[in-house]
Amino acid sequence: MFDQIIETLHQRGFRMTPQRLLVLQILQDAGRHLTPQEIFGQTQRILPAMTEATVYRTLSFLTEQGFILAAHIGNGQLVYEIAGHNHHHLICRACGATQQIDHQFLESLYQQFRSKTGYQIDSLHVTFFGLCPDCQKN
Amino acid sequence: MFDQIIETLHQRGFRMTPQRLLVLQILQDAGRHLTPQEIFGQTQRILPAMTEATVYRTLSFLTEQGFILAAHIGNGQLVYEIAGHNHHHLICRACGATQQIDHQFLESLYQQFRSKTGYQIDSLHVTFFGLCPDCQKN
DNA sequence: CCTGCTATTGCAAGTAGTTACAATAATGAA
DNA sequence: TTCATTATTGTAACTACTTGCAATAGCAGG
Repeated sequence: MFDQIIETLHQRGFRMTPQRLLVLQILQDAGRHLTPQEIFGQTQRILPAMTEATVYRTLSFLTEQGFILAAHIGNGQLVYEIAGHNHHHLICRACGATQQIDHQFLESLYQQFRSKTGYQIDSLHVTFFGLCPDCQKN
Repeated sequence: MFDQIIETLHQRGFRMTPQRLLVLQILQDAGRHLTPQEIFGQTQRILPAMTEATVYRTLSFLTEQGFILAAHIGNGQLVYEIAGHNHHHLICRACGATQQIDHQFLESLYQQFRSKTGYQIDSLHVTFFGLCPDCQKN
């Protein structure tokens, strides 16, 4: 299932462990973004000995390696999901409604950004906050 | 100094306290964004009895009321600054270099965003992460 | 200038996330 | 398959931030 990831890890001098595999499987099965707490909760059914510290370290590690994506949501908490979906979120700060953002559209905006500032903006997974059309009527 | 803020607070049914005034003064004097820890440290010289809990509650409160702005920076920590500056940050995730972003430019981008999705993006204070020109040469 | 209402504070305990360190175990080589 | 190396884990203590609650103190009204 994650043979490609395992091979990439080894090439980079890192190891695959039951804990890392489990976190990947949980995120894969969920098919949506999860909080560290949700992930920790799920690990306990399979690997009861696994600790929260390991969950956090594993999530940081897998994010650095590019296998999963981290995104800020609402309160400032981080959520994680399997990389490769490449979609973005637009969250209404009033009602909480979320909408997916077209990747192509965002890319075109960032291209303008780059030509102006020289910076290449991270666009793997971005979350915007604003007011949705309904809530603008207040 | 903060007469306008005090009056607005009273109109909304809230109170001005030495603690809130102190936090406002610290942010005003600093002229840059500060972390909750930095702010707490400064309060101790003036109001030693003031607690961290009060600092955090005060920062949340003043942000809700629109008198100060909160921004995510680097690690996911929040920093705060007096509202009204209306500038934005662009942070290189590799070397940490920061650059100010022209508000007008950002507005024009968000205008495109709005016409596409209908959402009005929050733009009071935004922080972008990416790679600066130098670090792109890796 | 008092007085009462209640927003706000300090306190202390709780939650989320991080980190140093010694023990463990995944991997490459013999 | 066995062994040595060292990346990774669990433990426990620590930092950042939050929250319930009783005591305090702004401030509107008399």
